[in-house]
Amino acid sequence: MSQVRVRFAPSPTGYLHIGGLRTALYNYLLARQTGGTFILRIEDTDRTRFVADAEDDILATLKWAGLDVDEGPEAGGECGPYRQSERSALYLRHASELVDSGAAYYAFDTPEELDAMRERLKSPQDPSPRYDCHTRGNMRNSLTLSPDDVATLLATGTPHVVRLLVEPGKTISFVDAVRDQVSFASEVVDDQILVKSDGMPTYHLANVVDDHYMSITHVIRGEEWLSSTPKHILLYEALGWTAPTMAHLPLILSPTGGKLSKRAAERQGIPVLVKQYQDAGYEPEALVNYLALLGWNPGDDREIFDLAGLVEVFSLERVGSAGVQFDLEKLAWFNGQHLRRLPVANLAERTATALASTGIEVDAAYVTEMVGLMQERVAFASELATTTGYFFSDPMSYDENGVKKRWKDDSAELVVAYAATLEAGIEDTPEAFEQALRQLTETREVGAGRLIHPARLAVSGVTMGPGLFEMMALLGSETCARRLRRAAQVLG
RNA sequence: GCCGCGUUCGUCUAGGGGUCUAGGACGCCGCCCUUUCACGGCGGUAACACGGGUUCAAAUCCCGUACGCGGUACCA
Repeated sequence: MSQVRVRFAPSPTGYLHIGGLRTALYNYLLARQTGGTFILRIEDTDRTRFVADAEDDILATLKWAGLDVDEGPEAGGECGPYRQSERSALYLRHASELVDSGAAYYAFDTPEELDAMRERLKSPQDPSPRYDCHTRGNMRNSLTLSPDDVATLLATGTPHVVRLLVEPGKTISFVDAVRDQVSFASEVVDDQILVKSDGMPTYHLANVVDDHYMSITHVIRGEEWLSSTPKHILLYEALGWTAPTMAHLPLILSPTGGKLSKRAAERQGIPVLVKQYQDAGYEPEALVNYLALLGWNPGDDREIFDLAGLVEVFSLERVGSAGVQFDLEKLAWFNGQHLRRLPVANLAERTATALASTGIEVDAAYVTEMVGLMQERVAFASELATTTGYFFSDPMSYDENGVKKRWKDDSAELVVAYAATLEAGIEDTPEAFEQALRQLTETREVGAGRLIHPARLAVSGVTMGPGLFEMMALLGSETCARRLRRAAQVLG
């Protein structure tokens, strides 16, 4: 089985966040590049944190981003089921196998007893004592209890967990595809709980078992898992399986370098859920492109990629190992870049829908023309509908700073004269509007800018927008003349 | 505290002993185009965390320190 098989394995404890999407993306890229398989596995072993619609959000978000899943709860596949809650029997079978072989043991300590142990052993040198080779001898488990006692406890249904037996004196090392060799002393690895007292496996057991049965070749996940990888390695060894290649991605940090927690991010105005980016009108291509470059680079100066382009050049070797700060401004730039590459029809349709929802009914062809003029001037598609009111109704006010800067003593008179020219009859083409304006300013022996700026202000109410003459041609001479006269009246 | 992983312009990064007076991108500033908006083009700003070592030569290798992040749960 040399086929690459990778998985994205989120737990449905909340909506998909950008870190998760990036992890999914890197997995996807490796799969597509190698002709391998991209698997989605739902790790829902924690019933206390389960969020009902999280799985739907994950599925929908992956689709939105264009990451097609080959095998998963929705896509199906030969290694299913793809929800861990539906695979309990498998985990339990291997848990007892581990106990039988001596690689794991039963522990009967109650949460209170655990707390008491930690409280008792706590010291400045060791603020958080672990359940490990140093402490297990004083606890209630199948290592310290007699076989008869253990059998009785088990038979009477006493709550218990299964723990991994970690022997001291060993060095556990593995080669990480992005960090090279990483080693841990087994003394600092605790006797990880494998099966909880509710009978559910923990992440560690379920993950290893599933990765094995799903023939996963590369585990690509966030760096937060690096420290638990020795436990996983131990499990693979105890189960007699070969561990897949590990690749731990650098974490995405907030713009100030701290962790990108939901709360911290909100304080800094950084959305962390992909859904929020969707709602804010980011292009999926832009988010994907930006996330791909966050911790990875192609090795040359190229930055703009679509999914297919990323698939071609991606490589695990070029993934960095230092945490990366999230930068909304650069994302915005990517958004503008991708926006410009979109077909006008696509944007026009979306803009028409957005306009309609605000009660502005307009001709599709007109919107298409407008979008054509605006497409390369905005960074977000939403601006096409929110900053273009003057295409649909006369401006109600005039930008204050613009007036201060551009509206001179002779502006009103010039603007009225221009209006008169338009009223005399003019072809609705940019060239005609431009010619008329230049002729007028030449006659008056003033610079064209003397009229261009006031005219823009009069026609749109703002100083920003498409080329003046293109805009006027689309608006039509009648509308323009009316607006010019009105501005002259209002601004004097 | 302990363990792990990191550390090149403000940010994302290239670079992996000499080609580094450290390259690209975002942002910012200026200029050009346009006597208009923007796109675009051009230019500028700005970095090898610190200290030791190895070497003829270190951003690059080694050690230490500092700092950051992660882990240290019957969460994932």
